[in-house]
Amino acid sequence: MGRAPCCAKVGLQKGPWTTKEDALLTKYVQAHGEGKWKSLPKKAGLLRCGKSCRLRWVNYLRPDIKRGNITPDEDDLLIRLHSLLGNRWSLIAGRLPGRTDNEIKNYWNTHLLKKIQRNQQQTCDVKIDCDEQQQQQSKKNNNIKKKNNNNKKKKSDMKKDAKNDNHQVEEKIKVYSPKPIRLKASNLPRRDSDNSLFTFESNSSIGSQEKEGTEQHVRNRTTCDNVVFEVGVNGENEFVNADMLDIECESYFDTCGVVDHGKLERLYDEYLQLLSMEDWNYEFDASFAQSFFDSSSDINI
DNA sequence: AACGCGTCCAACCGCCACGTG
DNA sequence: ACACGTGGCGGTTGGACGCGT
Repeated sequence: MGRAPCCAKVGLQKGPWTTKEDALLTKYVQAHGEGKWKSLPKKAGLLRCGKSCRLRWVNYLRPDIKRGNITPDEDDLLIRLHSLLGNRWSLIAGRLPGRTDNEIKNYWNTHLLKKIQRNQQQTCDVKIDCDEQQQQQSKKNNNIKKKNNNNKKKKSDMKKDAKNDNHQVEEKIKVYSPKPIRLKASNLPRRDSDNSLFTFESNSSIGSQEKEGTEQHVRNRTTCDNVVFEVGVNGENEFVNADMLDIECESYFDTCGVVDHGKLERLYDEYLQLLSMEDWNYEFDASFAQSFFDSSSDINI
């Protein structure tokens, strides 16, 4: 027994959409708005699955979709966002105004993946050359050392060296790699089409807030269950939900809800290391972390 | 012109999270 | 607490298209 289909498929149209179907769908959505996809086909006079209608609208018919090739700027941003977010195409698409998750996903799979693989191959080739040179040099050095320090080195010193080596391994940069998680769209800030600041409704926020109508402009805000960073990007600020950064929010608070500044400082250091990685040239306002500390010290629980 | 092959991308599929009763 | 319906997401597919032979 297979899984029940999402909708009755008998008699439903499949495959490419016709201009007539597009017109019907567009007309209906413009008149009644998005949503209720299940009942939409019937009401709009379409012989399509609701899912199919939604997909067609979201990926093709929506008026705010940007047509044309991905620009070099978008290309660059896409690579950086992917390095931070992984295959969370909807999140990435939310940062690229007018682009859909499907488009981003396709572009990544057909263009950028190959580009990156090529670059990695080149880097790998260069690295292999370097490694060979280093090995040769290392052999030379070892031979010289052997001659100079023949049997001079004590066992205790060797143990000490080994310990130092281990310590160096321990001190390797630790970077949070993205893991696939599902996020509530309503919790995430989304860049408006006019590139204005993000706003979004905050749930159960604790601390000082300034309400402006039904929306709240979130700034330097920290709560137990919803941590939001203000991040400066390309001269403007945007808000990054801690979930997006895979930060376990709760772990930065002790059982009494008091901020653990030691952990926060480590987080800050790790984040700066991530940002200072060679291939990360994002213009980044480091003050966000400081503002995070400032605001977190104001928390009253 | 015909064919084979590779690439691209719109559309589909199945899974999962969330809301609701 | 549970079942069910719905929307949203990411992975995959397959047809259209371009290019080389």
